[in-house]
Amino acid sequence: MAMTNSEIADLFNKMADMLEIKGENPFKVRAYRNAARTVQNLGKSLEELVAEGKDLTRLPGIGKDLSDAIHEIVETGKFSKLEALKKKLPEGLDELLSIEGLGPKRIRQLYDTFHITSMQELAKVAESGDIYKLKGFGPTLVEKILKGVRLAKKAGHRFRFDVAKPFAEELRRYLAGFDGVVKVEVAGSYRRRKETVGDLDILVVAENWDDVTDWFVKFEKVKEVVSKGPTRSTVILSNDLQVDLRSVARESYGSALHYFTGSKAHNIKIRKMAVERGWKINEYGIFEGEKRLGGESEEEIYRLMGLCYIAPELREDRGEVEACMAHRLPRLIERSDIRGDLHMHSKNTDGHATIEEMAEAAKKLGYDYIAVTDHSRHLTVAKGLDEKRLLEEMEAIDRLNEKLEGITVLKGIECDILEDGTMDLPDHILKRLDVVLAAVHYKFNLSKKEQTKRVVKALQNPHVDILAHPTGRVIGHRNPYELEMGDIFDVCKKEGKILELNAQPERLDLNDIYCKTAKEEGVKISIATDAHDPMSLAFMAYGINQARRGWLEKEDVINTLPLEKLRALLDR
DNA sequence: GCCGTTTTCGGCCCGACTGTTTTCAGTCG
Repeated sequence: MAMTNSEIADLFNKMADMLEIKGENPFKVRAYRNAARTVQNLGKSLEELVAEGKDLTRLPGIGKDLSDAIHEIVETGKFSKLEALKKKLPEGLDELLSIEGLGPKRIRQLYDTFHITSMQELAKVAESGDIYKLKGFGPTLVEKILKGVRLAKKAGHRFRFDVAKPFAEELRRYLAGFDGVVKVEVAGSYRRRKETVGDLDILVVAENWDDVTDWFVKFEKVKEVVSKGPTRSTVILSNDLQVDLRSVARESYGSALHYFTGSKAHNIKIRKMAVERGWKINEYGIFEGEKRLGGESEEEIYRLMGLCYIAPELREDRGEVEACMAHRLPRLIERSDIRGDLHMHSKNTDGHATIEEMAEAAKKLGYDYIAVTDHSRHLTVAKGLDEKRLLEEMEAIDRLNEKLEGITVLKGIECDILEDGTMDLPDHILKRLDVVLAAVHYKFNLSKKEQTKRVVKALQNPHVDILAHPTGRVIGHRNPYELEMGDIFDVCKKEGKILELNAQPERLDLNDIYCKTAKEEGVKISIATDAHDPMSLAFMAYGINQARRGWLEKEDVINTLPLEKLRALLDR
């Protein structure tokens, strides 16, 4: 049975949950969680690493035992230590951990006393009042637990970055405009530009916290005020997005910002380094004993630690601290590096604007070129182009280019990869285009072997330049199709093919981890919007966010090149 | 369960808040 890295990480996290409820050594629990994180952050599948006979104990947080466990999981699909544990403690207990106010100790109490193993059983005992027999369970806690059970369905729901963004920006303006507010910043995963955010963490420096928090809870989109305290207030917005507002002292602003930006793993890394020096870092500052060394700005914290400033997008403990110490931190790509957009559609298929309108809009963004890449015939729902219509479009683009000034339209196609890996349009026409994207749009559920073979074959076609939205995932809606990414990187490297980072906020495909792997493997990226109207050309910003999280620099991305160099690159 | 320029044992990030207690355990971020 094939196991993906995510599934293996899930098993380790589940193991950690169960061990925690069992009351095991908390550091053992942490070891499993660390291992889960390592596995999740890996750019290559463990299945492949095992097949290649790689020494897994070289991976951070993986020792002899966990290496053996990974081998077992990959080879048999089973994790015997977890199976054994499930015999002692029923499965389902770990689910209860998702309820706010319930941790391992209380779950254990509930299980030992009432044999509770599910949300329903928990609700029953709570409603009957029997739950009060347990030490430490009072009315407020029980109310919270009941609420948690009701919310459990929604638990774990994360908001796409683009969905959270307007709320974050509006709140930032709303608070910044209030008298007495000195500084406002949205921290957390939002600041790290993660593709989804769980909630918004907003920090304020203000002279009059009480007034600020009064103003905060009056924000028009607040649906519910969860708490309102002397340092922190929490509200739920109309779309169920939770927002925490925290009061920060001016001298602690940097350390608080660093702390609340995270990630947790990055923070732990930095704190450990501080401990090695006999220092301590917390959200109030950086200290040597009682003596305060600093904390007013993030730059100061990094400087005191002997590090350069690390951009929030990199703070995931994926090697950024080590890279910084080796002076090999990337100079991350910026929106202003982008010279063109190589994936978009026109009215001729499923777009909503003419090619000329798209070109004019791109010109306003400061681009030198775009590629119009309408769909090919197989995608009938999108009115995909057959050979004849594509030739017409190509001629129309030639005529348009004679008229346009300051921008060039490249002739392209987003050509379907058929089930057998051949292209939806014949070579003789693909050959005449400036840029050919290959894309999977159906048969998502082939086996990993078949799907990989299909895509590899498409990439071996000499006329194909770029693999569009390489994994096919749609955030919160559709999982990536089964693909051995190691093979995809290999063929791209060998054939000089390019992987797209599709900037649609619900795609962001490649993801950050694969972007980083691509860079390490020497595979180039095209950041492209897949825009279907002029407005959507602005999605480039989301692509840039993801690219930065994937450590990409200007040199790694082909659409930072001037037109002539891009043409030379594509004209193999 | 991992890790090691103090390396095979003994550490492992840090503090606040909450609800419950009467000095603190558990949970959370």
